[in-house]
Amino acid sequence: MSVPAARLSDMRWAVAETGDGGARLCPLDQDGRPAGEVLCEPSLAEAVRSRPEVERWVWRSTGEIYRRLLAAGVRVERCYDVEAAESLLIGHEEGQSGQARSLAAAWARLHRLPVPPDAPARAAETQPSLFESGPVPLPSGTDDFTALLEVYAGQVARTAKTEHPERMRMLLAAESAGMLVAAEMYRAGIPWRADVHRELLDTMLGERISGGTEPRRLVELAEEVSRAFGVRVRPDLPNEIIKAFGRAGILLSSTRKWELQEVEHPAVAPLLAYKSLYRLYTAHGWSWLEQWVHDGRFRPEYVPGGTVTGRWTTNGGGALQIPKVIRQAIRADPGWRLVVADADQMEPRVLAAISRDPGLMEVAGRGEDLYADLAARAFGGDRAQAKIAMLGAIYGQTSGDALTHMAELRRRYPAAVAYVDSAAHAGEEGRLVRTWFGRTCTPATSSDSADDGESRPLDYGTPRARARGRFTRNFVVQGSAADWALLVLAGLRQAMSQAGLRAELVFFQHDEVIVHCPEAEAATVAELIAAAGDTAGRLAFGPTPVRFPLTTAIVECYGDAK
DNA sequence: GACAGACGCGCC
DNA sequence: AAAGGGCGCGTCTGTC
Repeated sequence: MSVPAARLSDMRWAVAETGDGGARLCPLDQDGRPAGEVLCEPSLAEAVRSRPEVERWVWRSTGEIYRRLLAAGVRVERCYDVEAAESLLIGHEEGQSGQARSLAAAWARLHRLPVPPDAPARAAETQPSLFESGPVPLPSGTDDFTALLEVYAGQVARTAKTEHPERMRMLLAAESAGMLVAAEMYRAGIPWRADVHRELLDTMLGERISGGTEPRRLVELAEEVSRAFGVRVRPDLPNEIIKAFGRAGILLSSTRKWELQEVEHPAVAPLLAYKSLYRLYTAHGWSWLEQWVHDGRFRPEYVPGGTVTGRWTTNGGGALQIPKVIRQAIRADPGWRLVVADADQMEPRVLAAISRDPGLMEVAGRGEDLYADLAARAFGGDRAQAKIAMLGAIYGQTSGDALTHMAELRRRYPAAVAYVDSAAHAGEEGRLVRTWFGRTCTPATSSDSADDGESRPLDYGTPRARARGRFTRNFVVQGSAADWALLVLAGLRQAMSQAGLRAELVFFQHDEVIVHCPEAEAATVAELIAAAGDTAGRLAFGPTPVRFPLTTAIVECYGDAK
C-alpha cells in the first residue's frame, strides 16, 4: 500500500471549479506554493482526466468537486481536502478548537480579517441530498483560487509545526482519502432488496391496516399490554407505562429495556416486544424504505470525521444504525458477492500499540481472540472477566465488576492502563488530549464544569469533571482506532484499484467494511482485506508486534455474515 | 405551527 | 451483572 502523504515529493496540483464547468489549476512545489502558471480550462473533468501524472489533487472540498468528477467518469487516486485539513489543524492548534473551518474562514484568519462562521450543519433531509449548501463565500473581490493557494501553503507550514508532523501529514492524507471513499460509496450505494425488506416487515409486523394505523402485530401487542394492566395503556407513552406499573405496586424510574427486564409482570414481555417492533416500524419500516431505497440501492450521505473522535457519521437514513434483522435485505447483485470484514477487537489492539505496553502488545500479537489470550494470562481463563476489564479501562467504567477486574489489568499491563488513566486525568483537569495521529478532542465547555455558566477549569472530582475524564479516556483509544480504520479503508481502496478490480466499497461502519464485487473477484478482495489491517497498523504505529486481524466473510446476504 | 430538549434505542 | 465512551434519529413534551 502506498500511503497517502508519506512521500513528500508526490506531484501535486491545485484545482478549483470556475462555476461554468471549467477549472483553474496549477502545479505546486513542496512548500505548497505555485510551481507554474495558473491555467484556465473549459472542462474540469477533462482538466483532471488529461493529467494522470498528477499524484494528488489539492482542492477546497471533496464533497462537491469529486461528486462532479465521478459523474463525469473521472476517478482520482489521491486528494488533499483543504477544508477537512483545516478542521484537523484548527483542532490541533491549542485554544483554536471550535473555530470555523471553511476556506473563507481559513483565508480570513490568514489575513487577520473577521472570520465568517461555517454554514450551519444541514439537518437530515427526507431525501438524500444532492444539493450542497454551497461554500461559505469569500469577501467580494477575493479570488477563490488565490485563496485556495494561500490557505494550502499556510497549512503546509502549520503542519510542519505540529507535535508530530509526519503523523499529521498522514492523518490529513487519510482524512482526504476518506472523503474520496465517502463520495464513491455514495455513488455506488448499498445493494438493497426492497422486496426482501418488505417481506421481513410483513412477517415481523404483520400487514399494514389501511387508514394509516399501526400494523396488526403492534395493535395486538398494545392490546396485550392493556389486558395485562386491566386498563387501556398506550405502550409508546413512557408516562402511562410508569403510572400503570405504579398502580401495580412496581416503581420504575424509566421504561428502559434493562430496567423493565428486571420486573416480573405479565405486561413486561408484550411491552418489550412492542418497543422493539415499534422501533423497527418507525425507524426502518415502510416509509423509510420508500424514502431511502431507490433502484435497488440505499445511498446514505457519509460524513468522514463527523464525530469528534474521527468516526464517521451519516446524514439521513440512519445508515450506521441498521438493525441486524434488516441486514437480510442487503444482498449482492446476481453473480456478485459481498465481502464483509470487521476488525477483531480493534480498540484493545490499538491501545496496545499506542501505549506500547510490552505485555499487552504481546497478547495483541497473537491469534484472533484477544480476550481469550488475555484471559489465559491474567484472568484465570475467564474470558468474560478479561473483556469486562478491558472495556472498563477504555470506557471508564466506575462501578461494578469492571473495577475489581481492572485492578488485575493494571497489575499486568501497567503501561496500557496508565495511558488511558493519564488521558482521563488530563480531561478531568480540563486539558486537551490527542489521538496517536494528532486528532485533538474538543475543549471542555461550560456544560462540563459547574452549572453556573462560568467558563473556567473543571472542578476536579466533580461529576462533570469525571464525565469529561471518561470522554478523554475513551477519546484517545476510539480516536486512534478510527484513524487506523481510515488507513485500512484508504489502503484497501488503493489496493483494489491497483489490482484493476471492478469491486466497490459500499459500506463502512467504524470497524467494518463491505465490498461489493463480481463473484470471481471475491477471493482476491478477501486477500487484500486480510493484508490491509496489518499494513495499516505498521504504517500508523510503526514496527510493533501488534497484529490487526480482520474477520472476513464472502456472502450473498449481509445478514449471513455474522 | 415551529423549535428545543429529554428520552429511548438502534449501531459501533 | 450493571449501566462507562461515541453517534443518528424518531417520538413526546414543554415552550414560544
